[in-house]
Amino acid sequence: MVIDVRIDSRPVPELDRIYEGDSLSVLKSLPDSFVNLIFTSPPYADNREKTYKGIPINEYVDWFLPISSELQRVLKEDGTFILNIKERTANGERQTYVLELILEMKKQGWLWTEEYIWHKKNCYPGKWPNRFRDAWERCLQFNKQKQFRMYQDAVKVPIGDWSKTRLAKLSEIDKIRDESRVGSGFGKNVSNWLGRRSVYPTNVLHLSTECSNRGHSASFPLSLPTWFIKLFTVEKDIVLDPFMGSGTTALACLKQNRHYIGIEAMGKYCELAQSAIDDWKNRNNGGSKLL
Amino acid sequence: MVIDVRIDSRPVPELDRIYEGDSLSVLKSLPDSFVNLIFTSPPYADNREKTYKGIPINEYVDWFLPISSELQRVLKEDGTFILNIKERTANGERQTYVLELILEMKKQGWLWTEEYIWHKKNCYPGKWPNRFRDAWERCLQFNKQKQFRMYQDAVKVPIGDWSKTRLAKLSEIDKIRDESRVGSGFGKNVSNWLGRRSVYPTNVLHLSTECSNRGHSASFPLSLPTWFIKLFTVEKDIVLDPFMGSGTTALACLKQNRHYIGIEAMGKYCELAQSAIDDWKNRNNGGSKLL
DNA sequence: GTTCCGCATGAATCGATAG
DNA sequence: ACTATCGATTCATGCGGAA
Repeated sequence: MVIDVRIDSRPVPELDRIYEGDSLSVLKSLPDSFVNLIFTSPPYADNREKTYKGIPINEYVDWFLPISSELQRVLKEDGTFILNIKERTANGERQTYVLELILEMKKQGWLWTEEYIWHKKNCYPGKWPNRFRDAWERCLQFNKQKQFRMYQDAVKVPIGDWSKTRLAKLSEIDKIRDESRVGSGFGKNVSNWLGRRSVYPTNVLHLSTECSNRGHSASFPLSLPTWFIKLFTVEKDIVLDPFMGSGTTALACLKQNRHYIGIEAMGKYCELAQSAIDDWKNRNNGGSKLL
Repeated sequence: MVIDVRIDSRPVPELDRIYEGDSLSVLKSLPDSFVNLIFTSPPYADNREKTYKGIPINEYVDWFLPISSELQRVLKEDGTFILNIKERTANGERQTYVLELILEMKKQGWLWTEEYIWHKKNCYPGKWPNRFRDAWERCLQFNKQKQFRMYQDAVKVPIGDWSKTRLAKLSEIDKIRDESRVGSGFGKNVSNWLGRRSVYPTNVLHLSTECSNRGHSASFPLSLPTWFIKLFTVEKDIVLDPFMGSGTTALACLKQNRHYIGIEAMGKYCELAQSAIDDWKNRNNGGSKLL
């Protein structure tokens, strides 16, 4: 006989779904300790006012803390929370709300385990008299306890100088292309490196932003959540993104055979994400079966 | 007739010298507003209390603030302070003293202008169950005012390989099109790139750590201070490093024809730095003259 | 079915202008 | 004085359609 010993009475929600609504409200309906990984990129302060409601800089920390508190509750004890964020400039200075957020989240009981750097190889162009182009974002890792699950072998990379420079880029492309043909085996290039020794990566990720000319603009490339999903979960695990946006995290979960729960406030984005998900499903499982 | 209008009576010290002594004490002997650039990598916080490099973690901010206050005083109004630092892990967590330091230095009146990432391409090897190798450090830029000197052209980098193919043959549209009528308000004129050999860098620096076979281990490669020296000073300007260590900043100044002032507490390191400087001088100016 | 090549797009930021 | 909007600047990439 299996007994559910969770005191919390809130039921585990339907998986692989996007829930439309305010992030904090939806989070409060979720049960304790059932999510393996949280990956999200919340609306940045005072940004994208035309799509999301911009959070004023001086209110950002107070706005986020109730959410991070709920995230802490729903995350499993050995789970991980990855927060992709970068502070903008204002008045010629970098703003400090992210720093303050880290300090406040520690007071909530989070452990600030690591800070990964996402190096955006194709960052936004432009020239200013007092600064260069911003080519990196923070991926902050938070945990509930010192012992957490981590599957380092899942993200090993090929060794050698050639991989660091020229072929590092190709590898990402080949991985993505390989994922798109389900079970079709590895391509030529991929099998080339499989014969070689592989090493563990560092805490600096070199990924390009995607520039698809469709209507939806993903704020991060598919490979970003994919990397963390591989690193911190195994198949059938549950991944939560409380700010789903155009659904990139959900898509990464589908392709990696993980369960996802998405939350998104704007119906427009929910539909966009769902259609991207449906597209992928049709092209793969459903599509091939119909033929 | 030239009148020195500085109220401060402390004289400008002899340039191109390393001053042995406690950093705070030596700084207090320096006059106001005479340094163009401060570049330093202070001793990191550590739990080991015995070593010179061991400022206890919980005392680090209080230890540094009097120093940063003096640095603010000796820096010219349009000068820049670059602080190379990275927080250690302790007890499985990233420590927060660097974040706290930024917030406290802002209270002192510093502007936190930018955070550059030094990506260490060949970072220290190793493997741990709960984290990957740390391949980056912060280079925090602080200024006294929004207007500061910056010589961006001095650090331009070769244009990416994309230009070789992309610009090989321009279409008619490339020559004509100027404005993109998409909502982004971002236009381009590809023909602008014709003949362009170099572009401005980003705020991510890709530098390898040097593996010198001399006895001392520099905490950063020569190319790190060199990059910032080129960016924020011109020839004959004065660069200060209040934690000189093995003298890398001084060497960078010599090679770039800038004046340096170094401060170093340990006599052993002063000698090491001085001998490195003398070696270089002998190999270049002095050496060739002697022949 | 591959490879090649054109090209729209970007979590940007500053300074000027307008309200 | 202080805030909101707008134009100018600029680089590398993934994607889609052509060869």
